[in-house]
Amino acid sequence: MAQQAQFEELARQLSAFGAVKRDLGRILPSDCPAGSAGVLTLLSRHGDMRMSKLAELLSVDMSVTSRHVTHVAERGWIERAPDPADKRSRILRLTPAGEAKVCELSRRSTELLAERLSDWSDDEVGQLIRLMTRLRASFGDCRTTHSRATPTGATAPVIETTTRTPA
Amino acid sequence: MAQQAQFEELARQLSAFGAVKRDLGRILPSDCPAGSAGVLTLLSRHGDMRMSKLAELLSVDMSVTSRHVTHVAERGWIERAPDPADKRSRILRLTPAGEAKVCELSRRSTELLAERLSDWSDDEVGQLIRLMTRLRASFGDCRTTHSRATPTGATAPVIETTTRTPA
DNA sequence: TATTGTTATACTCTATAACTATA
DNA sequence: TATAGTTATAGAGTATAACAATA
Repeated sequence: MAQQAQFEELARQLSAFGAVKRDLGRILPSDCPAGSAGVLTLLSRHGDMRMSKLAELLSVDMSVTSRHVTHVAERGWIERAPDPADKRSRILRLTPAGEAKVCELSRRSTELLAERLSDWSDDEVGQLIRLMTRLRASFGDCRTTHSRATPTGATAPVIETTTRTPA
Repeated sequence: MAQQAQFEELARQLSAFGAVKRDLGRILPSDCPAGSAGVLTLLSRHGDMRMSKLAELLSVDMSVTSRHVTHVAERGWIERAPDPADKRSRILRLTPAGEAKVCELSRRSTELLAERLSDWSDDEVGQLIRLMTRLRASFGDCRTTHSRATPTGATAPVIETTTRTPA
């Protein structure tokens, strides 16, 4: 358990961290804002999925996800195929053009980070990634569904507060 | 120098980090959004300062700073005193009500972090703070003015790209 | 009746540019 | 002519709520 002064400092760092995100956003293609880039990157990493799953990975409301998805679909970077198992759902899938876009995005962000972090060691970058991942987990675990089947078939009784507008 | 796969992962973490910031933003008082909270916190930490200095600390354009400052001034949390040394400038100063607001903000964010990071060690939180600070520096150093006098009186010849709208 | 996804609306944050008043 | 600060405008991101289609 850390101390109060540390939490205040951490809150300050989180508040100021937007500047880094904005810098990273400035290198994006003009037709692919951050929201669209997030959609493409996650589809590339995790493969085809439904809207609800994507909204969960993005940690935003599904209404927001829907807009981002519409944007990238209009540009031909993804396809929305009907889900044979549930006619309400749609399966999102990267098109070849979308995959190309993902490569471009990856190249741009990697170049910027390689330039900015040229004096960072491999280990330091790894440490930061590890701690950021853990911080996200510490926040996300209290609202993301964790009702995944265990090896015994039991499910964790976690209250599910999805990324859904309360109806 | 880190590897390409690490940079891709770091870019993903940065992209997803907005969720943590949003969680932190949800605990703010309804009359004090994140922009206002940033102004108050920085004034509390660094003491009285001018608009331009505040904009630099916030890493946003001065036009943005001006709006946030107007918001907190209208609520009586800061005062804008004329600068005797330069009639164009104004000195920003926290009022007692502003100091009280800072305490409330600090209390709220500290409580949330203490709850979410209850299983983090003191050292881990310190590590995260250190690495986030360094990452911000690695990004900010290429646009913040560093023309500070050295012990010998010389100044670093760094191109100054301030937080100013190009006129 | 509950869930998946869409759309309309409103709010916050940001940058750009034009404007003022001083320097 | 240049700088400090303000304001107007536009764009992106998000949440809430109402809605349609399906389970």
